[in-house]
Amino acid sequence: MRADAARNREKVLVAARELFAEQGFDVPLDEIAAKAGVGPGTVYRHFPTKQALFQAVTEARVSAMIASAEPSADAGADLFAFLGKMADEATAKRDMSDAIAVPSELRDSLHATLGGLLARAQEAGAVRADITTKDLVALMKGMLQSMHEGANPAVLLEIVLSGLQSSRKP
Amino acid sequence: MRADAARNREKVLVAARELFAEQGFDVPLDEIAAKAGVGPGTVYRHFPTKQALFQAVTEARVSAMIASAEPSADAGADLFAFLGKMADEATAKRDMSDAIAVPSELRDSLHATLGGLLARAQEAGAVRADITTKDLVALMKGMLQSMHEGANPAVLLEIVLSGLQSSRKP
DNA sequence: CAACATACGGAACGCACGCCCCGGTTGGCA
DNA sequence: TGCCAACCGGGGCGTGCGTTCCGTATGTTG
Repeated sequence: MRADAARNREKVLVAARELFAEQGFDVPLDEIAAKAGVGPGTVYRHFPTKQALFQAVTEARVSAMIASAEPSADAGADLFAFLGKMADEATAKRDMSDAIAVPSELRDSLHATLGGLLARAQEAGAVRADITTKDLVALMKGMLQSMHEGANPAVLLEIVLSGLQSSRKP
Repeated sequence: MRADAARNREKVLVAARELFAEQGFDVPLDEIAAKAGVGPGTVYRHFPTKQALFQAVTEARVSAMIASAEPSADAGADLFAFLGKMADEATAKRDMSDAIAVPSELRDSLHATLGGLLARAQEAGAVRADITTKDLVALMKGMLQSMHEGANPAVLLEIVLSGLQSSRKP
């Protein structure tokens, strides 16, 4: 690979990282190219599609988060800690809310991780048994998106966490 | 108003009602026109903008729902019943999930109604005091959208309702 | 330094959608 | 019945975006 090519690839990644974090996946690709100081064509020589660029940007953080989901003695706490981490990330950077939604292998891994944590927490009796992985993913997707619309992230998270645990009071 | 004009207006409303219910606000306006058997121009002679058409379609149901929110002795039950009604509507018709999001006077009334119910429920001690109207609206927006992505609506609603009531178990 | 592959920029394409315009048509009133 | 205003259809405009193409510039190699 030519030296300027590697340099440009890095510039694109830096710009994409910042803009995806600020505005989420919906940021126009031309804007990323402009911020990187290159043409749109250059972006496409390094990343075949916008989603590939998005995945390249989010890969490190999401993978780290998935790796951090190691089972402990308290399966319920494991799940809640993971959801809390997701909420924290999503509060700070808008791209985390999209990482759970934009189609990619990364997203599938994330869903699988959530499913595993959920299953263990349910076996341990820490979470209602009638919740499916789809339910949890949908719930998180909605919650993460809501965090960028003026709602209080901490309160939202608490509501979801407590809702996962108990059934409704009579 | 000419007779054919009134007839076409009605055809547009019928088509819009069905398509908005099926696909939500994002359905292309040309598709609505095609289903109604008229041209796009005809739609715009009766409704100045797509949002106006959406509002005309959802007006009746949303207004009825708002009107049904009369305070009883149990402020908590009032709020929960209202949220349940919203969830039911959103489960059956996709446009209800958008009515809470698409800018319109109707949406503002809906938000105001939610705020009122929330405040009363909080005074009665039936709902955590640290939740704002924005939080509730964001939560509902996320939940309603999630209902069209394969999640179990009833479970989602129960999670939210129980989350609104109690703080997290220690 | 020359020559060539590699990479660049940005104009252009294709598509989708909201919205508008205009030549033709139709309904209602005198 | 004839005329005029109201209305119709649908082609077209403007916009925004992802993606591609190509003439030009640049880094690398012998």
